[in-house]
Amino acid sequence: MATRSKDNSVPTIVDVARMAGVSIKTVSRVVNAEAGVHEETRVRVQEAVQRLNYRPKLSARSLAGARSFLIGLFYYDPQAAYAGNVQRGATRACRAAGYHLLVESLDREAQDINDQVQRSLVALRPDGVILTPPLCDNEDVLATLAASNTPVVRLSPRDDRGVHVRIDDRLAAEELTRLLIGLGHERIGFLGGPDDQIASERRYEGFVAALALARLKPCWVGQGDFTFETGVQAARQLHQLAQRPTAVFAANDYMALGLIAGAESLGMRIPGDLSVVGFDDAPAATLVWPSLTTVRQPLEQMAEVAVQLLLAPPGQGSSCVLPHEIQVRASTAAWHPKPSRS
Amino acid sequence: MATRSKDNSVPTIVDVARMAGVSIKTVSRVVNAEAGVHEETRVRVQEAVQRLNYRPKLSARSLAGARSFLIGLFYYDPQAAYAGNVQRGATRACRAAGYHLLVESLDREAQDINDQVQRSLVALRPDGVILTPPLCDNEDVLATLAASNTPVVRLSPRDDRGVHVRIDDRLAAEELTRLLIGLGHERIGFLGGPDDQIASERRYEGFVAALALARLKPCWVGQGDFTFETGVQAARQLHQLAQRPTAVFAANDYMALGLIAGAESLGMRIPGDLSVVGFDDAPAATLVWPSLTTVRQPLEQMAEVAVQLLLAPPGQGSSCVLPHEIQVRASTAAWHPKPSRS
DNA sequence: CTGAAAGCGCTTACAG
DNA sequence: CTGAAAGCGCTTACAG
Repeated sequence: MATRSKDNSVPTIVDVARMAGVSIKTVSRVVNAEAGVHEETRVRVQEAVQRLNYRPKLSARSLAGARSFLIGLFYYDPQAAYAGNVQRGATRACRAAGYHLLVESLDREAQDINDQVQRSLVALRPDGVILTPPLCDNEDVLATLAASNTPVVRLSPRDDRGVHVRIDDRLAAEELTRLLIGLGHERIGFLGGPDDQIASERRYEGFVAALALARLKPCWVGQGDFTFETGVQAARQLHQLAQRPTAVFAANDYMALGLIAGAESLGMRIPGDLSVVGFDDAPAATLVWPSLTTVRQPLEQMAEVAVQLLLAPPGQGSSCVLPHEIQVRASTAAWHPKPSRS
Repeated sequence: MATRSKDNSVPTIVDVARMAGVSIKTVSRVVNAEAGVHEETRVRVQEAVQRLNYRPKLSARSLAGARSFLIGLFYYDPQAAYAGNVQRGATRACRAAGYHLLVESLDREAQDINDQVQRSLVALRPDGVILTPPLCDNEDVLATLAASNTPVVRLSPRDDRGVHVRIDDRLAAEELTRLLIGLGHERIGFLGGPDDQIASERRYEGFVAALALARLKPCWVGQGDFTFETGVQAARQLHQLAQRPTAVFAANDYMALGLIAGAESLGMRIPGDLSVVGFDDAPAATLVWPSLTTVRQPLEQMAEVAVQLLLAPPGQGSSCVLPHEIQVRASTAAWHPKPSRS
């Protein structure tokens, strides 16, 4: 009954060509949307493709041609808060372009990270690779990728070399700080991240800039390492201060959550005694009470853009700064609310 | 200087054969660890492989042979708490076996989930697919996979058909409940998940069984949908009870976290007034105060086992129940502690 | 606008 | 234990 050549196997380009009465080369042209095919012919081929439910086999395309139709997403930690969103956006963009996403979690502790990267590159020849922080700042990996001539897009990298997608951390921090100032806070502290994370530094710059505009200065500056635990420790430090800040800007959400947990366990009320803001909008930000006021990076969209930059004709793809979103939630409140004038 | 055939391109099997002075067939045998190669020959070939840093190209292997060296990991939500761990375990096992992991996030809302699956299957021909809940319970997807003859392993599926990897939910719930009983609780409630999640049902069975052994009965049973919000709602219900439970078993972590947040916002102290336990050990379980007592599934290991079952010779791979771990943390405390007898 | 031939880099089936 | 030949399903480069 079926018009397929042999038994019930998956149809190939030959089956389509036969059904449409053309050569396989013409089928190839239609499938790849190349110009210069007579309209009638194109339609006839497309019908055959439909009827047979034909889909070109990736391994054959990739062996014969210059493209693998594979995009690699490499990172250290698939558990990181951003991983899920990035993956979802990348998958969507890949699907739209007829590509597939290859995910490689690298073992951060392993000595042979570069080897792992190289192995993937040689075996799979992805047409492009997306790198997330902090992997995107690993010089060895960057060099390996460059040596193999694989296009790379970095997400929120430390520096501005090459093609990358990011938000404006400095500006976002400025806005978030202005939010606190607008709530009436004047004694505002900052809990920074590790020295080698430029994001933390940029956020600090924005923080200080916003304060300066209001003729304010940081009333306390602590340093953590982006973990929940260092947030808890910071709460203890704050608790011992003679003059405590009324609000604290933590450079990421995990530290902000630790700060909240630590402060509450020491008897401080959030946001009554202390307003807290974070950065990243981690999933946990809405799984706690009070929920965390923070900044959301449009990670899904960033990943989509990354794929598009990778697939754009060479030279077309430049870097991209995407807009962030301030998420105002329950961990911030007004300080010394003034009566309205009316 | 280099012994490579032409220019600086990536070495192929031909280059290795030439250098080792054998046929490409012999190189193939060595690379695939087939038996029946003279020891000397094998060594010679291996040296050539090393020297050239040769790695077989996946697309060629997969076009010529019966294997694609690709394992697919399919799911709806890459943001789900388990996703990161599963991915990490699967990647590790794939790497160890010379395979690569292909990740497909399916759009849950889309009408064409099956189409998405089919597209991946036809284009990439993975040698096996891992399905996580709730995708692993989608009958359409299961049928598509079966029709294409792709081996499947399901992680924590609803029913026991086919090959799967799980923990013993019932037993874990029993142990967790015994923990509460051991702390002196006698009025213990249960907050269940959606009706169609068999995991919730199994956990309830274990809960009831443990109570029965202690001649106790559930003092309250609520129903949520596994989200934070329904946990918050449950807290309100509890708060209005004339006789409140002193401990609640929530069928997953998100509801437990909502319960904690809701209860605290209503003035109850956790664990002083109410002990709370969850299930899953979501990342957020340790990002709150009090941190959540819960059950950990060895997700990473489960995913590793899943890959191994997929790659095992047909017939070899049966299903597997892995041991869970009770994580005792700060959301549980003794009730009416009795003085020790000594 | 269309097609015949060669070839991508491997594995399969067969022969010795 | 080893190898020569054919072929997987496409794309490339070329011809008309």
